[in-house]
Amino acid sequence: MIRNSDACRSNCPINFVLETFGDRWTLLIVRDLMFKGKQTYGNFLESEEQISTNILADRLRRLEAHEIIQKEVAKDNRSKFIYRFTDKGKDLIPIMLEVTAWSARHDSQSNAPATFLSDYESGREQMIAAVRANLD
Amino acid sequence: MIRNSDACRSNCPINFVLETFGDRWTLLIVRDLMFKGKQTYGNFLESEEQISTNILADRLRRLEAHEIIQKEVAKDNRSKFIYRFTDKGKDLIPIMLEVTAWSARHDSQSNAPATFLSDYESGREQMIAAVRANLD
DNA sequence: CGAAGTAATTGCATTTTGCAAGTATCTTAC
DNA sequence: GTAAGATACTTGCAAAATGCAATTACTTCG
Repeated sequence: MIRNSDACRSNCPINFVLETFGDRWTLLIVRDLMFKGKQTYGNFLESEEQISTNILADRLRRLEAHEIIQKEVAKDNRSKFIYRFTDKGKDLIPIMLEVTAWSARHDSQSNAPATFLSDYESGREQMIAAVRANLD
Repeated sequence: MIRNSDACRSNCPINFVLETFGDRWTLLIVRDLMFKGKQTYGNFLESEEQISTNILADRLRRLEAHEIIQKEVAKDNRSKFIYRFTDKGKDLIPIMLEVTAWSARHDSQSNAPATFLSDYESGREQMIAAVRANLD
C-alpha cells in the first residue's frame, strides 16, 4: 500500500529525495533501468541483490506514483509491462554518476569499470549525455 | 547493534552507497553537518524532521564505523562530542549538491534558495569548493 | 485446451522503526 | 562539596517494514 499523503516531513531538498529513495531497494531498480538495460519485472528480479517479489512490486508502484517511471504494455507480448523513465527520472543521471564516482573512489572492492573515474572527471557532461542518449 | 559484516549484497557502486545511506535518516545527519553547522548530538536532535534519540545514536555509530564522520570530545565542554567529516565524508559534497539540484528542479515546494539552481549550474566547481572551505 | 511465461498477492516470521521513559557522565552555581 | 542542569545516550515495548515461500491471475504459445 502506498502512503496516501506520504507524510512529508519537511520541504528540505535532501529530505525530498529521501521520501522516494530512502530505502535499500529503490535505487537498485533505478540503476538497472538506467545502466543495465533492464525494463521488465522479470528483469529486475534477476539482479544479484535478490530483491523479493513483494518488495519489487511495491517499489515499482511507488516509483510510478512519484512519476519517476511509467509503464506500458509490451508490444511483442501483452502479458508483459515495459518500464521507462519519465523526464524526472532521466534527470537522476547526474546523481547516479556522482554516486558511482564516490564509490569508485572509496570502495576498494568496487566493480565500477577501471576507466570510469578518469572518464567521468575529464568529461562529466559528455558522460551524462551518453547515458541519456542510451535510454529510449 | 551494528551488523558486524554489514551483509554486503554486491560490489556494485550504487549498492555500496545504499549500505551506508539506504534509510530515511542518515542523509539528514550528513545534511546538518555539511550545510547547517550542526556538530553535536543535541544539534542533530533539533532538526525539524524530529529524529528520535535511539535512531540518532545508531546512525552516528554507523557513520563513524563507515568512516564518514569522526567524533572528539569538545574542548569547551568535556560532556559533549563534536562530530566532523572525514575526507571520505567531505567527498559527499558533490552528491549532496546534485541531490539538492534535482529536488530544486522537481519539487515545487522545495525550500532550496531561489538562486541555488542558477548558481550551481553556472559554477558547480566553485560551489563545491565553497562548501568544502566552510567545513572546519 | 493445457502448459509455459509474466506479474503480481498473501501469510507469516523476523527485523527495523518510533516513542516514552530512564540512566550515566560531566559542568555550573551556590 | 553538593545539588541542579546539560549532554549523550540506553531500554522496553508497540507498530511498521522486510524477507521468504507459496499461491493466484492473466496472457501467450503450441
